[in-house]
Order: sequence, then structure tokens, then C-alpha cells
Amino acid sequence: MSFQDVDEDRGMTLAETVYGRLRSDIISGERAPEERLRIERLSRLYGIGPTPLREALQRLCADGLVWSRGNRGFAVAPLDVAEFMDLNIARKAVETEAVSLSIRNGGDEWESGVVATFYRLEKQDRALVEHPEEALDSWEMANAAFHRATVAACGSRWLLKVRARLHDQCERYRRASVDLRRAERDLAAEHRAIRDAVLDRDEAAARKLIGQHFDTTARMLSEEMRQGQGA
Amino acid sequence: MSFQDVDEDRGMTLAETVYGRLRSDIISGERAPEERLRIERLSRLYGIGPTPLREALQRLCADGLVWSRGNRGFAVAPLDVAEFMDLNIARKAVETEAVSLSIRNGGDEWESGVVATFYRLEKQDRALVEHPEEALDSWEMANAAFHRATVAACGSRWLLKVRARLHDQCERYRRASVDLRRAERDLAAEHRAIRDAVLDRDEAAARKLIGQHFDTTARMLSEEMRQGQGA
DNA sequence: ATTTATTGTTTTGTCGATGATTTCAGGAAA
DNA sequence: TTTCCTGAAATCATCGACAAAACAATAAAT
Repeated sequence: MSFQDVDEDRGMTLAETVYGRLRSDIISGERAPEERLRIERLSRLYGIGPTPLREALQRLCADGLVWSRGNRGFAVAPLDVAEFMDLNIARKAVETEAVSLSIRNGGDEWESGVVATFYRLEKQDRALVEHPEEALDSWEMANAAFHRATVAACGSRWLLKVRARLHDQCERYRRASVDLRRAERDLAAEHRAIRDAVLDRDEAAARKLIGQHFDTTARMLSEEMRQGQGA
Repeated sequence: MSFQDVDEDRGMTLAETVYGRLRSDIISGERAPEERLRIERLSRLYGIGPTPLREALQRLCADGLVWSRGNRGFAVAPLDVAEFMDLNIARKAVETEAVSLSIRNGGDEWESGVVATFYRLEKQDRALVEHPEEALDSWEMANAAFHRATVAACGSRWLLKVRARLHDQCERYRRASVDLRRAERDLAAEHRAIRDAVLDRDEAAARKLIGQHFDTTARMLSEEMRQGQGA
């Protein structure tokens, strides 16, 4: 056959597809925090029955992106400064441990992955300064790819799964409030320092730099959220 | 009114209740690994329709306790030695970071929690040696409570949630294979050493001891699983 | 005026039924 | 024997409809 992986959605159930759509809609902020997710409305909107919708919503509940109370339906999980600081602690803890393990276990292909993704990110970092608007999405991708590459060799898929979950949560906060354009920080320099520490196999330095990297984002974000709440 | 919290299951949906039952059945091993979870069968068994059942199964999928393939139904997630080693790495990483944070942030009430749960666990450790059969369940509870107490002050509910998830997964493996009765290890001594390191605020020692504590369990468990597979 | 019933409306959670997909058994062809 | 097909049985995913619960608004009562 000439077409092998054309049917990407083979055995794809409606519940799964709507799960993916809702998920990205929530993370991207298209569905606002605390927005109620009424079954009938979404049912009409996505053109499917209530059953697969509820299944998708249940999975999103387990992911922590949706909240539910018995007999009172579903709603997009709220965004809250305190909750984000909490989340950031967890993310930092997991990421630093993962990078330590990665530095200990990583081989050649891991190193080359770090180099490759950094190379691409460096270009995006520059593009972000010059054309902030259109470069945003691809910067997000490159940024995520670089950080994922640094921890890729940690040796535990479970740890990576946990990390991905926390990353998604933080991504939602970032998309919601941080304005990367007027960030008075040298992202390229931060990333370069992280790359160097990682490739030098300097665990302590890598952990410290990544921790600062996350904390800087968290500080900017919480300031912006606080002033947003006041408005 | 004289009865205030009698209705513990107020607003409890069928999906949630069956989720809880299935969850504990899977963790306790009552539902065997790789057992297929056919809708109609479970539907009759629990006396409910297919819709709430599917919702519960979807959440269990997100938890990693159940696997599903589109149009091919659900099955209890398999138990696998390699998977468990992977899982143990993640758990160790999260637990050690959490205990570090806890040591840094913990106050008086945290210390007293550690002392209290250790006291109860010490009694259970002794009971386990003498009456292995009937003391098993309460030992599990006391053990979980002690370890939870050590990390309780980490300052992040998200980190605790992630930790709990990994703990449940490991619990399933433990229940499935480890025979605590003929464990040629001094659990009481290990726990005492952990308590002392924690109360001394010695991060490095606490991390090391907890890591060894987990690794010992993992080693015993993987040996038992390997010989179990060969039989 | 604030609280407490009451009634009607909206929305949720659940069921039974149905079309679609997969699995399995048994026979034909290699 | 093995492989391949074919049709039947089983199972899945989805729908539409219904009962129960929450919500809103009005009326009655302290």
C-alpha cells in the first residue's frame, strides 16, 4: 500500500478526539478559567452526544484541567496565584531531579538532542525579540522541546509523564498572563547557560540555573496576575 | 440536627462510587493485571448502566491503572518488572525532593506529625513480626501514614498529589508480589533511621536513607516478580 | 425586612437500545 | 499443515429519552 499512516485516527473514538480538542482549548485559554462546561451546549457545539463528552470531561478532571462537583456539572479549573506558586514548586522539584538523572545517565544521542534543540531555540529566542507576534507559537514549541531534551535521558517514562503533566498546567498559566514580548530578561542567555551546565555534566549548576529560570517566569507571572486581579 | 456528616455520599455520583470501588479492587489485586474489563459484565456486576462505568474507566485510564484501545475496550494495566523499576525511579525522585523541601519548611506541627506516625508504625512493625497475617493491613496504613507525614510540609499540594499517584501505583506492585512476612530486613530500624535523619534536619541523610529504603523494596519485589514469571 | 416554603425551570446523571467495529470459528485454497 | 477468507457472534461506542437533583423566582410567614 502506498498510504500507510494516513489513517492516523484509526480506532480513534469520539471521546478521545473531543478530549484532545477541549484540552488544547483549555490550555490555550480559548475556554476561560471557571467557565462552566454545560453538557448540552458543548454537545451541540461539537456535534456529538453527551456520553463521549462526559467521558472526555472525566479524563480532564483527572488531569486537573477541569473541576467537577456531583450533580453540579463541570467547569474549567480556575487560575489562582497561590495555586501557581504551589504548582511551580512541584514542577521545579520534578524538573531538577529529572535533569540530575539525565546528566548521570545521558549518552551521546542525548547530548546531541540537547545541542540540536538548543540550536533551534536560539534562533527562536532571537526571532521573539524582533517579530514578537508571529514567532510566539513556534517559540513555545522550541522552548518546550529544548527543556524536554535536557531531561529526556532521566531513565523513567513515569517521571517524564509526571513532568509533562506539570508542564501543561504551567503552560496554561503562561498562556493566560505572561506577555513574553516585553520581558526584560535575556532568555537566550539563560538557555545557553543551562545548555552549558548540562553538557558539562554539572548537576549542581544545572539545577540552580533551571530553578532560577522557572522562578523568574513564576515571579513575572504572579506579578502580572496580581495586577490583573486588581484591575 | 444530631447527625451532621452522616450523608458522606451526598452529591456522590454513581460514576464516582464505581470509580472508587474499581480503583481499590485493582490496587488490592482483586482484579488481576491484564484482566479485561468488559462493559456488560461489570454493568451487571455493579448493577449500573454502561455510561457511569465508562466514565469511571476513563478516569482510571488517566490514572494509569487501566489501559484502553479504541474500539477494543478496557483492561487492567499489566504488571511488569521493567515498568516497576521505571516507576520506582520516578517515585524516589519525587519523594526525595519532597522530603528535602519538608525538612527546610517544616515547623513544629510537622515534627510532631512525624513523631506521632512513627510511634504508631513502630508498634505495627513489631506486630508484623509476631502476627504477620492479621497485622498486614494496618501495617500498610501506618507505613503510608509515616512516609506521608515526612513529606507533608513540602509546601506544594501538587507535589503531594503527584507523590500520591506514584505511591498508589507502587502499592499495587507491592500488594501483588511482596511477601512482607518473610522479609529478611529490619523495617523498624530503617524507619527509625529515617525519622532521626528527618528530625535532625539532615537532608542528605534523609534522602539517602529513603532512597535505600525504596530500592530495597524494589529489589526484593523485582526478584520475586522474575521468579514468579518463570514459574 | 429578612427568612422560610413553594413551585417551575434548567441541567445533570443515568438508562436501554442501536449501529459500527472487532473477534472468533470454521471451511476453502495453497 | 498453514494461510486466507467469510460470516456469525460478541463487544464497543454512541445516541436519544427520562428521572432526579440543583437552581431561580415568587409567595408566605415570622
